[in-house]
This record gives sequence, structure tokens and C-alpha cells, in this order.
Amino acid sequence: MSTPENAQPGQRLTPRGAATRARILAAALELMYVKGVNATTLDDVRAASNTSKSQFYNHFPDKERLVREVVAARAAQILERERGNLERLKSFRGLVRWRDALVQRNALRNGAYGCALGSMASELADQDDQARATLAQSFVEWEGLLAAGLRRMRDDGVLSPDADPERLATGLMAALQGGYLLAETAHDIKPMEIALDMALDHVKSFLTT
Amino acid sequence: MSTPENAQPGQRLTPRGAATRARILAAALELMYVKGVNATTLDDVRAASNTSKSQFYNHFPDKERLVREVVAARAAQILERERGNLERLKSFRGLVRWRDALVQRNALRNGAYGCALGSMASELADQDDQARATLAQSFVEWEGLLAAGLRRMRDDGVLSPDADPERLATGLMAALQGGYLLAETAHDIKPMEIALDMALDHVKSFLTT
DNA sequence: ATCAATGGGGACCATATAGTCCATTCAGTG
DNA sequence: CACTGAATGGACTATATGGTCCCCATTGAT
Repeated sequence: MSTPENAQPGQRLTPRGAATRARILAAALELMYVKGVNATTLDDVRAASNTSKSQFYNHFPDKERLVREVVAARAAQILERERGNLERLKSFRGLVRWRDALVQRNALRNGAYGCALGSMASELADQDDQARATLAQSFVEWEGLLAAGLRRMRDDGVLSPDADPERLATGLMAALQGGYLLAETAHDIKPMEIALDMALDHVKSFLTT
Repeated sequence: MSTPENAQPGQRLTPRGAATRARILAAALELMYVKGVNATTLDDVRAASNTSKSQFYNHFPDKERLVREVVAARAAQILERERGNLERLKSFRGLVRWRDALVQRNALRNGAYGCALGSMASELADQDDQARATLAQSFVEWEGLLAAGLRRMRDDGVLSPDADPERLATGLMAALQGGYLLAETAHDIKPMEIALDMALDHVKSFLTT
């Protein structure tokens, strides 16, 4: 049988096959970021990954599934990165470093493409409910990393007891996402800097020292 | 000649023709909002507007032009509305009313589709530079309305002299757009409320009374 | 009524795109 | 080496989609 009943997990997979699958996913990850999900065709992915049609359908039942795996992979990648940036957050300076890292990364492209997660959210939220759910969950986890750091700050007495970590985290995430969007549209990261700085200023108002 | 040299302005246009053009644009405006720009086909527009292919190409040279007119029309519509909501802004309570109006409107759909301008910005920014420029300009004008109101508040002594109206306006817009995105993704307007409230809290910190 | 110009209906075309299928090659195991 | 299942190449199909074209209808002016 050329097309496995279940093009997903299950049956055996040689290292060679696994490498092909990884190449396809990596190409799609990149293309869907820079061109957008809907504007990326399977042929684009095929060409960029140096694979053939049959290889694609050997590993993915259809395009929708590829999209969902791309969403999941991107979410995992970003959460991994953010975990590294936030798991030891415990001071306002740490929050500033977090801000700087995001701004610098986005400055490299002058804001182009926006947030890898946010742009997919905007494109898929009203089109693929499963993808939307994954994205929503990812934002929750991302905010959770921020909230955990803010909670540590509060518990350490850095932030006042009436600071609400979850609320602040949501506000920071909104400022970040809004900043990404304005920067992408303006081709200028200034709005992103302003948005984040304003959110940080708000956090600062809860500092005890 | 069936297709006018210049499918845009120029040659005569009867009321009948104008009505057809308006119907096409209105249908595209709606469809591109709920389905997204790229996911809206000319056939969708044709069906929704009860027109034929030749009618479309009588009034628009191609799809790209339609998209640009949709962007311009939406921007004009939103700026018109926001002008009404902001031109007399001169108190913090006015800002709260502005927030409430946006949240309520978005709550009707539980956040679905997001901001009509923001979602197009995300989709078109890296795809159609002319559309991107129009959208960027529209955001600037929208922020300008906010900034003008904030400046009135500062000049009236409602806000402290060190409040920066432009900065605050950009921060408010980012919070709004980020809030839209998170609400759209979560299918819950709560994040939008939190984002806007946090931005308003920041403005509040500049109140003199 | 006639005529010219605008508006309209819809068949038609070229291409892009998702998806199918099968013959062939490759790699591991007896 | 022979065999087997996975991996691959790539032709092929069906359909969607943007865009063209031709002819007919409507309308307003003379």
C-alpha cells in the first residue's frame, strides 16, 4: 500500500523517513511564517523541502494536518524559548531584559512577519477551530510563564501584594501582540517598544522599592 | 469595448453602474472581514453581490484593486466611527466610554473576526505593500484621534503636563489590537477587557485629580 | 424610432492547487 | 542473495480560481 491507512503515527518509520518528515515540517514552518499559512502551497513546501508529492502524503493525510503540526511545532518552539527567558524571572530588570530580547529579535526584520504565533492566530482563529484551540492554549501557557515570574516577584516582596500576576501577564501579552502588529504594519519597531514600555511602566507602578 | 481602458475612475458612470459597484464593494467588505482577504474568492463576492463576472471587471481591473478599495473603505468607515467617538473626548470618563463601546461591539461576536483593520493588517502587511501603507496610515490617524483627545485633557489640566499624548495613544492602540487578537483566539473578550483596562490604568496614573 | 454608449449574462480559458496512484528504488533481515 | 516493507519519483486527475471575451439588454439623447 503506498499510502498508509494512517499517515500519522503508528506504523514503522525508518530514520530516512523521519528525516524526510522533518524536512517537510521545517520547510512549512518557515514558509508559513514568511508567506502566511494560506498563501503557502504544498508545492512551495515540496520545492523547499526537496521532496515529492508521495513523500508528503506518506507523512501527512492532508494540508490541514500539516498546518496543525506547524502550529504545534511553532508553539513548542516559542514556549521553549520563553521558558528559557522567563523561568528565572524575579526582578524588574529581568522583565526589561525579556522585553529587550523580543524587541531586538523583531528589529532584525524591521518588524516584518510579526509574531510567529500571533500571525497564525489571526489567520487561523476563524478558519480552523482545532488550530485556534492550540493557539489559545499556547497563549495561556506563555502568559503563565510571565505570571509565574510576576508571582515570584510578588512573593519576594518585589511587587506589592495587590499586584495581580495573571492580569498583568495578560496585559503584557496584549501589549506585546499589539506591538508586533503595529510594528509589522508600520515597518518600524517603535510602536512595539512604546507598547511594551508602557506595559512595563504599569508593572513598575506595583514595585515596592 | 467591453472592458474600459481604465476600469477605475474616468469614463461616465450611470447611477445603475454606481449601484452595482457599490454592491460589489459592500459584499467584499463583509466577506473579507469574516472569511479573511485571501480566503475570499471573486466567485464568493460575485454570488454575494448578485453580479456577474463582467460586472466585476467593468468596475475593478483585478482582485488586488478590489482588496485595496476594501482596505480603504474599511479604514474610512472605522475612522469615521472613531471620529464620532473621540472628537469630543476630554475626560477620563470619556476614555472609559470609548473602551466600553469597543468591548461591547466585540462582545456581540464573542471576539470572532477581531479588529476589521487589524486582521487585514496582519494578512496584508507582508503581501501588498500599498495596502500595508494605507493600513499604517490609518493606524496613525486612529492614534491621532486618541492623541488629540489626550492632548485636550492635558491642556485642560486633567492630565499632568508630563503625559505624552502620542505615546499614550500608541500604547492604547497596541493594547486594543493585542486585546482583539487574544480575544479572537480565546473566543472570550476577557483578555481584551484586561488589556484595555490596564492601558487605561496607566493613563489614570497621569490624572491630576 | 434610432442610435450609441453603458451595463449585464455567462460561456470559455489558462493556470494553480490539493490530492491519487503506481511503478521503482532502497534498506534491513532471513 | 532473495525477499519484504518502507521510501520515493512523478505522472495524472479533479476542481477552484482569476481573468477574457462576445453578444445581448437597457437607457438616454436626438
